[in-house]
Amino acid sequence: MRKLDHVDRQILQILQVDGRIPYTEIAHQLGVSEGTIRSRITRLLQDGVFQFAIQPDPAKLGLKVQAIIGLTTKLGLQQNVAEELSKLSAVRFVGAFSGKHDLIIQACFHSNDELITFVNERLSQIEGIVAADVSLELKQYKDSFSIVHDDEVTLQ
Amino acid sequence: MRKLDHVDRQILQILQVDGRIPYTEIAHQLGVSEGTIRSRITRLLQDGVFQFAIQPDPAKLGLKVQAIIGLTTKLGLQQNVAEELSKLSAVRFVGAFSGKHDLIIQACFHSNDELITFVNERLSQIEGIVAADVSLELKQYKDSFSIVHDDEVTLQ
DNA sequence: AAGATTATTTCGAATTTCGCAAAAAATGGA
DNA sequence: TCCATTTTTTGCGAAATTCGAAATAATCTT
Repeated sequence: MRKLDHVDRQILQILQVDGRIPYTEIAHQLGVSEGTIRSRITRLLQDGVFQFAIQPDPAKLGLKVQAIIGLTTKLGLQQNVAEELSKLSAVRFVGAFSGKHDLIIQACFHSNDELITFVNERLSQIEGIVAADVSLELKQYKDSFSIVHDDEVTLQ
Repeated sequence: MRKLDHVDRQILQILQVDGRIPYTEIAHQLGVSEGTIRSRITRLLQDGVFQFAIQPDPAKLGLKVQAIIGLTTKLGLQQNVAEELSKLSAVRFVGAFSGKHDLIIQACFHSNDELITFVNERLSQIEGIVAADVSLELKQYKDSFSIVHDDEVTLQ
């Protein structure tokens, strides 16, 4: 039962802005030694609190078509469907939900054609999908992992 | 009109796995010099193809409740609503969509209580929201920015 | 093919990261 | 409160990485 303290959160906030800022620079900003930053980050990584990543711009990669698709699945096959979908590289997000749809996924495509093909050929091949409700993204306003707040929290 | 070539894509693929891997290591893996990796990355950053970031685990930060909320907005107020929602730190994703809902958002909360409060107090205060259709996330199967494929693409 | 432009390599210097031991701080009984 | 134990931080020198800039190579244009 370890807690994230203020220093941990500050480190995460700084890294959210630039995931490759030197530890020495973080240390300077927070007024502690580089070693402290290093050991904190090592621990946060070990605890799985975060990972170093990159955030690509899908449009710049040619993935100009994004969609959120709500799926209805056959009872008992939901997990299978979710796992199959997770394997697809076009699919960026897969979750099981309460509400109108059993599964909701988010996926990126090069074109509308590719989206249609995905729905007609890929989804139809997965056993257990009863219905797919496609919402086409017209404009993106926000898409961020910047979810580190300042309140303290206990790790499970 | 610049293209992402195979080297660019390989760099992105490597960085997707570990956003803090040394340039020398990438260079070694790809069989080019460190300087090339450096200049490629500098250009990719300048072109906005990607950013260095971290991917926090919401649950580890105490954000155990996630939801996708489909919103119906009053005609003409959609953009305003989207911008207001984007300001909220609990909100991670905001997009305008074709389909059943005008806007779809994704948000993280510490508790169900916080979610309810968000819907009842935060959303109701934003002018132009006609209806909110909340789907509570029961299980997350995939959530990734790993969307770099291998095909070449022209930058706009 | 020559010249101009752009990209890559090379390499020494500056900076950062790493490993580790000592110091300091925090924790926990008695 | 005092002392023992554990955890965290600090302070280095060594190793590795990044940076800047010039030299080389590749590409493009005419």
